[in-house]
Amino acid sequence: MTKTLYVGNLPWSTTDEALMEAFSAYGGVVSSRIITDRETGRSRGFGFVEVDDSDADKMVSAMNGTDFGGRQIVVNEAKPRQD
DNA sequence: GTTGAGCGTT
Repeated sequence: MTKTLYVGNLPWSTTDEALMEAFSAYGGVVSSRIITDRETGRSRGFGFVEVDDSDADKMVSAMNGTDFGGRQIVVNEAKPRQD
């Protein structure tokens, strides 16, 4: 099973692979994605990381508030977009 | 060449 993590306060230049690398250090990352503006294509400054269910809680407490690209990121369990 | 609270597409 997997859980989706919300990651906010990211630098504009953050990529999805950068997120995956950062989070994979504390658990198994299934996939990661930076949310980009649909119209402009630019980063919105936040993204989502799908991680293993058993590691999700650790990765949140381990990555939340930590420095990432010069900014302290916000990590939280994402709201279920669809059941 | 910008911006900074907030939860994403097939």
